[in-house]
Amino acid sequence: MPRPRKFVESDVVSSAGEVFAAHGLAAATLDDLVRATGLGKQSLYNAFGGKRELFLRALSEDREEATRAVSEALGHEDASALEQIRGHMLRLAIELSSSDRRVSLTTRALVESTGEDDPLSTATKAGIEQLAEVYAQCLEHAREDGDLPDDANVQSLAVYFVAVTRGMELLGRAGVGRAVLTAVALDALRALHGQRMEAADGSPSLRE
Amino acid sequence: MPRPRKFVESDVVSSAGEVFAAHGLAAATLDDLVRATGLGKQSLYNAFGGKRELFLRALSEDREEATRAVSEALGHEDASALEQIRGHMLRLAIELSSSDRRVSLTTRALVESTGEDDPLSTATKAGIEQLAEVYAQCLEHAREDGDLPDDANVQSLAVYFVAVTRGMELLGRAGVGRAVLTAVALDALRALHGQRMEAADGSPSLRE
DNA sequence: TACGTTATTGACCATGTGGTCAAAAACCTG
DNA sequence: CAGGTTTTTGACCACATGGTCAATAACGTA
Repeated sequence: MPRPRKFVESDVVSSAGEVFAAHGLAAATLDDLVRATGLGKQSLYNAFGGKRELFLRALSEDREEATRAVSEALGHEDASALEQIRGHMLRLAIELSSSDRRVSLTTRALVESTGEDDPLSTATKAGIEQLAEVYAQCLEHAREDGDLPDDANVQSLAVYFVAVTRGMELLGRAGVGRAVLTAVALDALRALHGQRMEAADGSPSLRE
Repeated sequence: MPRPRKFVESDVVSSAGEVFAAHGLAAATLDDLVRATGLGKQSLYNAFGGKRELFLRALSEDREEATRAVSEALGHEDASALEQIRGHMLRLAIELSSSDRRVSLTTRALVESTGEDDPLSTATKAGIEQLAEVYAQCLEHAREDGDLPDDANVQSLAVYFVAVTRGMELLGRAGVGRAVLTAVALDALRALHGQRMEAADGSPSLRE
């Protein structure tokens, strides 16, 4: 018997995500969100709870989507794991050198989070771990294929790839062009080929 | 004959930089700056012109300082260029995994800039190029030393290092610990070696 | 010591913000 | 068609913000 909603929640979150990606959490005004999503302030409010909550939702969706995308890009069976990661990086280089002003919500959350216990921070941390896990799986396959040294530290390499891709994102935003970014991606991939150096102290693991 | 200023401009810029590094441009309130710098709003205003201008000043100083620091770290004559870059990266890993909530002003400017022609954006671009140039010089030395393949693309490798360090910065902020970040730094360095060189030495300056 | 110049101070302001409220509208069921 | 429930709407608000103003203080000079 209640009046049904006129909107689809995921659409709203997605539109909001666009706004946040373009402006950031703080700089995105509630009015921007209202305009982008099409529904009124109050509707937004009682459906999500506020700007921050909405951002968290968008962040969560963005993270899922990103993970899925990478996972998919690395999951094809028609090429070796190593080739896939290579293709993935090269594609990313092109994508990130495009001129739109988007910044991934994860990066935004990271930068705009106010403290270690900020929900933004914890969500981001989780996202990074999740992403690293995807890379790790692919790298593990590569190792099993013999394309990586047996003693390669798949975990740290996975985190390394997260770092590199974040850095490339920033560089892309700074206006570094497609050619350079592609070269950077290729440089980054060369880290896979060498012999494993001695491990740093302790056994690196993402959670600490 | 005019009344002299009671403050030193560079001190003010430096204090302001602290605030900006901790909160960002948008989130740093004028009041924060007043509190941190010690002088009044109006003094701030007619000495610098406004929050944005002050940020630009701080950004510029930060960039200079960062470039100088890296340049210095890479400029010692008592070790090979390759060893220096290695030490630099390892030190950076430790520094960036510290728990303070600082984010380099360059990254902040990058993320908070609103458009391609935003002063923030252009200043940042310049800063990145400058930093890359420092890396490039060091890498060139390494190449001359025979520690890098003759056909190594020093320019793109330099940009690669900028990307990696930015990524490490973000990861550090995300709470990735010292051990993992150090491992990432070592992974990153392997891009230099390709499959030819393995390091024979231990890892210097792991703790400092 | 008085003057001119500039720095400083603290009150002040317009504006845009995230968030709230109460009334009206829309829907499903009975 | 009526009742109950929830959404929608648009006006409203308290407040913090960046920025400004006019008065005052401090200094070097003549």
